[in-house]
Amino acid sequence: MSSSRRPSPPDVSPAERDALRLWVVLSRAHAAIATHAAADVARHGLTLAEFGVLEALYHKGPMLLGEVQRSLLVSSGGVTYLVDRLEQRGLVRRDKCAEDRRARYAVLTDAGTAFVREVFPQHAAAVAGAMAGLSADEQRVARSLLRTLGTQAAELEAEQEREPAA
Amino acid sequence: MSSSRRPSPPDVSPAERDALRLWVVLSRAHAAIATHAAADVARHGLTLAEFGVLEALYHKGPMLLGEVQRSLLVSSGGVTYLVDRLEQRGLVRRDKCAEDRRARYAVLTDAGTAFVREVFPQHAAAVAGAMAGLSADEQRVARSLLRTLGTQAAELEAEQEREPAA
DNA sequence: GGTACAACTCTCAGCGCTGAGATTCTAGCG
DNA sequence: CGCTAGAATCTCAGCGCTGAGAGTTGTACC
Repeated sequence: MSSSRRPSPPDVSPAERDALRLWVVLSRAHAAIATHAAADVARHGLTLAEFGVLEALYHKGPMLLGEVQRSLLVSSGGVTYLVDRLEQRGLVRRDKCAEDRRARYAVLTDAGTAFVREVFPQHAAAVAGAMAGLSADEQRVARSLLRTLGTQAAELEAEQEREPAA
Repeated sequence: MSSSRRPSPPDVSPAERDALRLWVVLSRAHAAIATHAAADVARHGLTLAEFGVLEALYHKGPMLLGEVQRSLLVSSGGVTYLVDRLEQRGLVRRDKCAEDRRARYAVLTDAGTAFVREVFPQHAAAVAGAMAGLSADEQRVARSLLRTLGTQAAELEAEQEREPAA
């Protein structure tokens, strides 16, 4: 029973300590950029997820709702919610899918396309501004590292789903 | 009025395009790691934010609620909510602050200290496992880049708050 | 063809958190 | 000393999203 204010550190290896620090730094960087990006799209009354739907549809054309779901990493209920909101604003429309009557396409309306065309460059500039702390080369390195980090972690996820209990 | 399925890309510079790609990759990496970390603490019925409070108190000792708030980047209502929950579980206690009767300390109870001591190493291992896609050297580089990215972006935020209208 | 199973979407209760306002207290100034 | 500005916390309405379950349609195997 030590009465010291600072408790003795539990057994955590230096490598684990480093991983935890990276996790903190990754979280803070993500939060900082997300705040910027969210503030930018909020000027148009949109959330980041809503804007993500528009962006995806703009770049990939009409998508099944399930594709949008996997592309944005949201839940099934989430896609319904997001597309509902964008539909109410007249930016997106739901179209029937001829090959599969369970599925539906999300499609940008003309107004939606015009909206993205106008807003996307501003958003790109806002994100680039938030990233300006790193040089172009540093951004390239960061992108490469984060890509492998993300895909490896996601793969680990998939493995653990295949064998839930050890 | 091109009728092409793929709309012509709006005017976005290559640098901005790269920044956007980095933003996507950063988001996905964060989401993947967060999923892992959240699943780990969920085994003990905790959220990541709740665990963050415990971790902060464990490493820094008693903290004013405002310090916890700034440390975890949550809202004022968020701290109240988080500390309420941890207090209900008997892991944290609120102590009066002698110097300032408006403020209150959040303090780990004995049970809370014991809990962190037991769970923290497991959590460190889980996070390290999620980071295993990068070598130790790569993690160091990533940490350095993300640190400057995060602090620079946060500083930009602070500047814009000082002069809200241009 | 029928039957079981899986895929796609939607519904809805509820969680975690935000942010504006209320409350309580401190600090500084005349 | 009284007063005002502002800080620390709490309250509470409400937002964005999750995830389990329902409804519907496609698929594969008897």
